[in-house]
Amino acid sequence: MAGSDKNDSKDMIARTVVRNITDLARLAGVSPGTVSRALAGKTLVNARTREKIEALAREHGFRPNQMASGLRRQKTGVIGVVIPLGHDTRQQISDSFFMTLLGHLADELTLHGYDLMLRRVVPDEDADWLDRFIGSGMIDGVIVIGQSDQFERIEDVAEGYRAMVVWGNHQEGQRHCVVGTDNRLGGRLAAERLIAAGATRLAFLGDTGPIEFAARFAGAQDVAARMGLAPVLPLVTHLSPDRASEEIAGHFERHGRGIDGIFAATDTLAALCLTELRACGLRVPEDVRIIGFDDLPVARHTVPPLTTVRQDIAAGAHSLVDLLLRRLAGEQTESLVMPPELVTRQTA
Amino acid sequence: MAGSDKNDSKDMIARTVVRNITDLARLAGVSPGTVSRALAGKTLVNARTREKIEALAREHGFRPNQMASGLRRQKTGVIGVVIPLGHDTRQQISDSFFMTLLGHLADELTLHGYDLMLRRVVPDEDADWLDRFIGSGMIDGVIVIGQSDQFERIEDVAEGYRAMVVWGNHQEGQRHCVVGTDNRLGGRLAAERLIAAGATRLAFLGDTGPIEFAARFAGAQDVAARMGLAPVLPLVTHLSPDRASEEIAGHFERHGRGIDGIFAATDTLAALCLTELRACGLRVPEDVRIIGFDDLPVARHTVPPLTTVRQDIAAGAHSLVDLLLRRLAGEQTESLVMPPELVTRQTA
DNA sequence: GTGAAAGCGCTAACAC
DNA sequence: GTGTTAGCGCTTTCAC
Repeated sequence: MAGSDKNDSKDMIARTVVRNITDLARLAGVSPGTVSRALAGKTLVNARTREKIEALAREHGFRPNQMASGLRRQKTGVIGVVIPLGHDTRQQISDSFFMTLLGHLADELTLHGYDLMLRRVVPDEDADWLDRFIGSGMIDGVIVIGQSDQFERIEDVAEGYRAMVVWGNHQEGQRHCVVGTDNRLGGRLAAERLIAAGATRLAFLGDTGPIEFAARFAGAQDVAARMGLAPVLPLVTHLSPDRASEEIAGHFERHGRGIDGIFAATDTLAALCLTELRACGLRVPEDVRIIGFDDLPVARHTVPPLTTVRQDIAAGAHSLVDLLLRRLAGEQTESLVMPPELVTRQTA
Repeated sequence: MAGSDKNDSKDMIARTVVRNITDLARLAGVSPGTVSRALAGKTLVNARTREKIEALAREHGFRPNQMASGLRRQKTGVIGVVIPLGHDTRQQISDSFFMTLLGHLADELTLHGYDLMLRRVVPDEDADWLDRFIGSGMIDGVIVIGQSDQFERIEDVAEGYRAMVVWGNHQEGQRHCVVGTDNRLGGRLAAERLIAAGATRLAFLGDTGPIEFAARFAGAQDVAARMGLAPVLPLVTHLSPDRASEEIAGHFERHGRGIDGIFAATDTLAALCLTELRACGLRVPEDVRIIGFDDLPVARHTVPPLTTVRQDIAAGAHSLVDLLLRRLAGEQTESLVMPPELVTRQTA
């Protein structure tokens, strides 16, 4: 319809394909700047002009290129989420905990108009993982899920880069802004509950390497010492279900009868443990008490239902995003340590 | 150290901060083009020049801006992964299935040098979800996880956009390239197993709306009809654990004794169902047989362990990425329908 | 093997 | 309220 004669005839054919703001501007008979303003929803555009431009954009399914826009505005509208995998390379991302957190993060970020770029990294193979991500120019900020064994590296980066928030454990006097549960307190709650349920010989099931887990273990140890019990026995396992099951079985063979209270580093491990315990003919909670950590959905559906220490993952995700956005806005922010909560079900 | 006198004195202070390729070029005493070539690993650079540039880049922690590079090269190195949420808005991303798939996708994409941009969308609120993502200019291709109730929209888009692969159900003659399990066959396997285990009055637990689930239901229906049994009774629930539990309880109140074989749309639902069944005092598998779908980790840890229909999620992720990359390379690709596998444990 | 120069598509001064 | 213009940081011909 709008076929005018102002255009060069060689343009006639290509005219319907709108590749950029300039094409659209030509169609609308305005300048690229105006199209940009109209599509960005700025006020400084005549209502009729805007309508016309919007109609044209819709008609041609045109959307401004985010890369170009990002380059020009020096912001991308993307937040990076990075999951460092420690020694226990595989599988961790399948862990229900990470995934639940990620789901909530996706929601929160979307709510604020940000996209989420996900990266799994293996720090052992790529010492530069964090700088690389930050320096890529693809993200406006980064959320690190779990400190793994990278506390120091994160500290280093935090010194020169403000747009970062970390899910993990809080250390006295640390530089990086962290959101997480008070793991040590959680460990105390767990041990106290095991003892209250009649246990006297405690064990900690899981990897004590990651700092979060080390804190949980330490918390349990606090209580054992205070109560005059033997030290909590660390039963080291990997985190992936396949290897963990075997390892748990091995531990029971060696220490089986010497343990009557198990604090598992995560619910996943606790659930596995429950299965192994049953296989050994041990009754829960009569012979052995067991308590998990996280309060994942699985905890409600083990048999018997799992007593556990709850972390509020949704609240954590909310806070991570909230703090990050504030930092993006230039605010100074404190770390947030959330209280864990004992959820008493039937295993302890 | 390297303080030379060739530079304008006004540059002396700012010299150490390297913001872009041009800064680095100045430091190295070469042109921006050469730096670009060196850092991109092209062959056409003198070895010594390259080393010098790389050393300088390392020293200053410089990395080329991906947005600028992407804009210029018209490719981003990012693959979009989008999860359309149907009516059952909340929670689905927390579902272990999606999350497992996502984990594998992240691995596969990383392996091929791509980043992953994750987006959850609610098609009901944003009819334009797919075009918007594709048109954003931020991604080189898109993987859609689950067709939800958006089969038609995906078909429409597939007509004009090649760089898309979808996880879901395959329909005769469809246009979009899909990877998924033969859901109907899976449904048949499930029903056959329930019947072989002694069930005669079958029910399907879950939402029959999503096309994948509808196919599973249809498969079960096929078998019921063939065997001359009453039609499979659909027990409709939401997918989120919280609501599902209640709904399941409600169904049992109404139909409790009239059902002796349950095919649950997912393992998650099956696990919930098991708990409810126990609460009702029904024995599994003596009174009621039950079978799930997916073979998620949870299936091994329910009590009794869950019989289920296995989908190979890792293989699926691998194929999704493989097919997408081929399409990116201009290849024509067929859909891939993978065979489900019955995993017999103790609930049927 | 390297430099110069022209953009990728967009936005934000700055004019008018 | 709108047009013009100068880049954002990079890659890639095209010369030499």
